[in-house]
Amino acid sequence: MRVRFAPSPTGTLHVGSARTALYNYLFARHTGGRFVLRIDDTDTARSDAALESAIMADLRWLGLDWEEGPDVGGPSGPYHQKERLKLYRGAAGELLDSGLAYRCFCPEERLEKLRREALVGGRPARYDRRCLGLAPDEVRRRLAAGEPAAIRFKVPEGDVVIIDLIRGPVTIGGDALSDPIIVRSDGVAGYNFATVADDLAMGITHVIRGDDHLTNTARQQLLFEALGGPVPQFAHHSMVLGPDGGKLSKRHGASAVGDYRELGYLPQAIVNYLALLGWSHGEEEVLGMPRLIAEFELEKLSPSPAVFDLPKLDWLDHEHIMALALEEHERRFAERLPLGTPPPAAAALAAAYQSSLVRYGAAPELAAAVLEPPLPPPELSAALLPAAEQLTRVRELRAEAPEWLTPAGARELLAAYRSWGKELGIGARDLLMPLRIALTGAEHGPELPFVLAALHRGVALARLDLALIGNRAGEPPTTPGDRS
RNA sequence: GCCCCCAUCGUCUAGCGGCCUAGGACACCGGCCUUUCAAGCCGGCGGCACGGAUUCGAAUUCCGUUGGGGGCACCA
Repeated sequence: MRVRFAPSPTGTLHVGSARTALYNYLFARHTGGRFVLRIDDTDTARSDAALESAIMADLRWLGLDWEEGPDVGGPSGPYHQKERLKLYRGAAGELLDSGLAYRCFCPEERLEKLRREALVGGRPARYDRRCLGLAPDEVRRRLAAGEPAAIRFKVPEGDVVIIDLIRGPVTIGGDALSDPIIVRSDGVAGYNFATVADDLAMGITHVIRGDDHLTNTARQQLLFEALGGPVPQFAHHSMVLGPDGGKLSKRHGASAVGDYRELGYLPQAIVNYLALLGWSHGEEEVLGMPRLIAEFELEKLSPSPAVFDLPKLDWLDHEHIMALALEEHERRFAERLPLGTPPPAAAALAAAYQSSLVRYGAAPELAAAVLEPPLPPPELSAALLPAAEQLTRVRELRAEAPEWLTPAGARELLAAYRSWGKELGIGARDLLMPLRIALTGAEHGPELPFVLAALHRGVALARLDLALIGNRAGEPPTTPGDRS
């Protein structure tokens, strides 16, 4: 089994394309076949080397690696189409010689006009084959005169039946297929032809791509046959749609793999989500790459389009975060925090949020709420008024403890504080809520042990003092004090 | 306009003629847990697009309608 993913470096890696790459990858891994990366850069004007490396970086980031490709080489290279132009010219020459292809001198304006007329007349838009009947002599003469000419494939009569592994036989009416241009007038092969010549030369056995290629596949199947090669097996998966039901694109917001990386999603979550989008799985949904490989089958892919649902991606990301080893989670959390965040603080906050974090992109905001909290609003400061005794006690405890507390140490401190409060008959809420407000300026936030562990002793004491000052004055504090 | 593909809860899906009073997951709503918010746990709401046909029996097969998507380039 040999499959390929063939992006054109004219844009970044879209999640829809990433899904195609993933399905090819999973198929190769599941069957023990080979995954080939080929760069379809015959559109020389729009292709960009920087985009090409960005695409490869995104694929690797997702964990999709290839046995053969432009950077790793392989027996079927080169893996850039622009380095394979000679192959295409040779193949086109063969088709020309055998009468399966012909030169076309029609200027684009004429083709454009033809298209418009067909549309208005309610007919399928197809080339009228004006140049098919040109006498060989005339073709030679015009060529010799330097007139630009493209090469068209002469589509044979009759319907084309594609045997699709996902949707069964698909019949494309022959009269819907226009003679495709296989070599442009600038001498560079077009997509449909280069793809077929390469798939043949590279021994591709299964072509897995989006169903937007279905009509291309009809042409390409004919081309495979014309070139005398084996026709690969085809599988056309469905498209990814945006929330509004249209093809997912930039206008829906984040649609590139890189967007999601920057937003702080885990690659394994994206892979998991993309795999699930449009394929039938068992009751289990949180799956890592090994499971996906083990359970992937082309036949299980759904033929119907799937809407990209961000909340479900969020949930999967959350699941994969919880599955991470603590050290890795801490590392990922900490690297999102501002430079200079004290390591004990970063560790405590990471620990605080491993069970509830949705994506790492949220880390800075969550950390800031503890490390650089807002001043409590007047009504919360007022809530501290009756709590002077508690705040004084917890200040004493904190002052006696080390500069940095571990979450476990903080838990012990709080246990001591709570048993003190219990003896005085103070309820848990009256004990802990004033402390939370004094420390974070808010009623909501992570569990208190982590808050205490995230704050240096000096900072914690300063905040408690501030609360006590405001308390004594019966008013919100006027001096902000040390809030670092 | 022409051609192709698709059609089960809001979303992703299970279902491949009787096991379906249609199952699961996300989202949503409620409860529990809890110093708080989350998370977690438990429960609830919610769907076979419509019309014919085949059959003892249809979510499942066939036809049509409607709806959605895609393609119709000297882009890929």
